[in-house]
Amino acid sequence: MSDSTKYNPSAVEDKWYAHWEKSGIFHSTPDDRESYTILIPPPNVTGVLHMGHMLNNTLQDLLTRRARLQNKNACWVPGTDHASIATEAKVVRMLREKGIKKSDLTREQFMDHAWEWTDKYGGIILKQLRKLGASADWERTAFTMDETRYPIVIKAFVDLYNQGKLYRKNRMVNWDPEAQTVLSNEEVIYKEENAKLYHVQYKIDGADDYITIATTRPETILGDTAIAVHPDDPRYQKYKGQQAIVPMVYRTIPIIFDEYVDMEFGTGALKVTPAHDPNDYDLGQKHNLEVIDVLNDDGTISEAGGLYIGKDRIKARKLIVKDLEACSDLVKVEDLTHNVGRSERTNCVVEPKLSLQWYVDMKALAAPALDAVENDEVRFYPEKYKNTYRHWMTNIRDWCISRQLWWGQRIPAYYYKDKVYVEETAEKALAKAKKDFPKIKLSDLRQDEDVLDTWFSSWLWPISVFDGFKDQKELDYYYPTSVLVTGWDIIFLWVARMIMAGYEWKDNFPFKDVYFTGMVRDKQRRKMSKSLGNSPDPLELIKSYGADAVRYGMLSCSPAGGDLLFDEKLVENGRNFCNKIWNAQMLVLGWEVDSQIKTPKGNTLATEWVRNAMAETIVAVEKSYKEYRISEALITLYSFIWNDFFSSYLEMIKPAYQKPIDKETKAACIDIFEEICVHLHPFMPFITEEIWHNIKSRKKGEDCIATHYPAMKENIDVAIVEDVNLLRDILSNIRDIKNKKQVKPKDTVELTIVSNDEIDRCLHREGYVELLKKMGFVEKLDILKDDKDVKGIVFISGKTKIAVELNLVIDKKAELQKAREELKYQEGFVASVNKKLDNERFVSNAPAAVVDKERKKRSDGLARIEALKNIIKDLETD
RNA sequence: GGGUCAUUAGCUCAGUUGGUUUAGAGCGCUGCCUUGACAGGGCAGAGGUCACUGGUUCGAGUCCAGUAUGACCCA
Repeated sequence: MSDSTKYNPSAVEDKWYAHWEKSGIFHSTPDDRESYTILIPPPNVTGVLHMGHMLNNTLQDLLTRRARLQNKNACWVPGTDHASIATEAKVVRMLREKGIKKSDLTREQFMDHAWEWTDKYGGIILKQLRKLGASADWERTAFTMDETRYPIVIKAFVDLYNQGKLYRKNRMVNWDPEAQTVLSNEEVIYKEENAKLYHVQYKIDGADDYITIATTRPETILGDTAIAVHPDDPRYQKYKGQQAIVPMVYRTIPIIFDEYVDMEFGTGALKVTPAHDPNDYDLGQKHNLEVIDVLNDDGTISEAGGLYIGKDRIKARKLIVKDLEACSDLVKVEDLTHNVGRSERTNCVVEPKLSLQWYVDMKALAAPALDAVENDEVRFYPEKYKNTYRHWMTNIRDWCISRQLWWGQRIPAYYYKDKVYVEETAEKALAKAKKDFPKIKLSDLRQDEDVLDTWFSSWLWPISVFDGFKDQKELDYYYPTSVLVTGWDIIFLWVARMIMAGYEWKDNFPFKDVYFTGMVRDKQRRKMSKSLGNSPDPLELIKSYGADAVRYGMLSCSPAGGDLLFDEKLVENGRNFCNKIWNAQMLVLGWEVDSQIKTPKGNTLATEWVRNAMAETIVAVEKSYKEYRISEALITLYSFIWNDFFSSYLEMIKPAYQKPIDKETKAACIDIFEEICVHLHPFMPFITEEIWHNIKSRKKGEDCIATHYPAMKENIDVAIVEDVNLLRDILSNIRDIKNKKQVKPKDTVELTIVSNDEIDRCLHREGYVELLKKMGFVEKLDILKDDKDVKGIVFISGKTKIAVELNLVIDKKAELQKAREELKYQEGFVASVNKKLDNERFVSNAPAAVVDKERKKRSDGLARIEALKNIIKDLETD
């Protein structure tokens, strides 16, 4: 029984989700309405739902539901990407557990395993999204590797190649030795790490002298082909034209002079390993140095290294340090913190390495994409990310798109002798090759072994989800999409590239707005991560609090772009809010209607007030939505619902215990409650759907999710809101006085009001006095023309002087002190207003409305001062 | 090293082109309230020279410059 006052979300949520899905409301087909389209940032097919997804997808669902309520054709397309590195790693691991080595499989066999794995485990996340209420168009679920998407990616590659926007080149790349593939610059994460700086001496050839260099990677000594010093460095002038001998391997290398060298760092002498450092590579090119690659693809030392062959580079480092020490070439070791690049996917230390890869020439692609954001064709929320974007776009580097993996779209480049043919199919490539080599057969062509970067499929997402290279009808209707909701961390990896692809293939932007969400962190500002164990499982949260509560918790603290400090407390607030709504519903539904009762004037006034207060609220909420201030919109609604509708309005119209209510008021109250459900629906879809159905009987298909926003109220009565707010302030004061004097809240009081224009206007409203008496437990109300006979404890509300008679002895000393403090404050206030009004330039320069406002502030303030002075006088003379 | 952003109540944050009664919310805190829709509740209260220093302006939390501290991005 004690649970009857608690809202139970689990029963409600599953019921409504099944109902919605069955009703087909999630599915969109083009029609003559305005389209509102959101594409999910496709999560990894290997992924499981975490708090970041929860936030991101709740926002997308909210916007989708809102668009539906606005009678737009809302379409939220869900899907996943194939995450080549992560998925391939998982499949390889699974195979290893079964005792199968990848190298023992053919490419086709491996792909079969990978698809099997994907079919079995992939897409769990899409099922999980349903728990949070995601109203996505599941019939459109897309995957970057599926039959529709695969050929689109291939076509894009061929297209760019034919336009000369692709090239293949041997250059220094970021190599992930664990995944054994190249990575693009954006996939390498640099972080400060503690390391050692080893000072090693190299003997000068033919002299009894040494030159000492400093390095963090002593294992690369095996690949050294020079020592470089600054031409102006006085310490090393004497080595001009000399040669040094590499320790351990005894190779003779030149000492070169180049301004690139930083004299301040280490010893000012730099060992040069052109195969394993981008800057060294450039130096090598410039000075015509030998390139010795001492690393294998798996990060072990190669034959060319000469020593420690087959040992992992990390291990080799330890060994060489020991050996250098043994032959006294290790001069000293210092502690050092420096930036270390790690693979975004495998977290393994990335090795710079020379390698032949495919690149996209980004210069031409970037230009229209930069313009689009600069001139607000594509709008960023928050706007500050424009700066980040501009910086990257103007310093853009070519995009390495080949990956040494199997799980992904295989590069459609076919080689024969020194020629390459890029075509969508082997047959087409053959046809082309025949022009050069008439006798060539299909089996002579060798297709590129590599696959394309996953982002090379994701950047086509806005086009590929609608099969946009074929079906122009769907694309024309849904493209450009309305808004992209994503994290700022993939602004370069994904957002920028989608904009480029949009202009490349559609000559238009892919989305109008980009809403960047913040990073979800814990209370201590730590990033949520599995290893820290500080990330709650969203599904567990939903289980214990309900999806609406979790949605509330996420949304109420999610300023765009800023970090979001997640605290379970917020979810608790959401749950409490649900509970409050639930109980309010029980209260209202419990009222019996007696159609004989004439509508009390106080009820009419209360209803009129709350309608106007709600209209003001909705104006504010709409404004917040426009700027994607989602948490603000929610808080505004929340505080109206709780403070105005529940706490004030329901109390105003509430009939006495076990007494019935009049018909008109109850009907009005239900109507307002219904409107509240509609406005709250995008935030908390389940409970609003439930209540929508509980408060009125509905026909089939008449659901909250499928209704439309009521028309905005046209003429908002601002005066009624002000007047009733004054009433509420008076009530607050009365309660405060009772509270302080230890009088029970429901004990009746006598009230004296000193009349003025402000309060007169209110008191003349029908129902005002009635409400005042009911809510304030006012037994007797006197309205005086002046304040000569005021008795009791006096307070000022607005500018009106009011006294509460409690038949108690008044503590004059305390009252005096209170009044004097208040007087001091009011005098300060008026003084600050006077400062403005006394300034002639203010009066002449400021807009008339502002000056009038200041004048009203002054006259109200003066009225309060006057009243307070009288109060003080009375207290002193009594 | 280059850049971006932040600094407002004990905590987390709003404060929307400078003017809403000398700053708002939620949480936390304090006091009171249990037959009444709701203790996952109600009523009320305390708490801030808006990081610092200058400047622009009739008027600055809001604009500008500098300083300090912090966060992030790029190299």
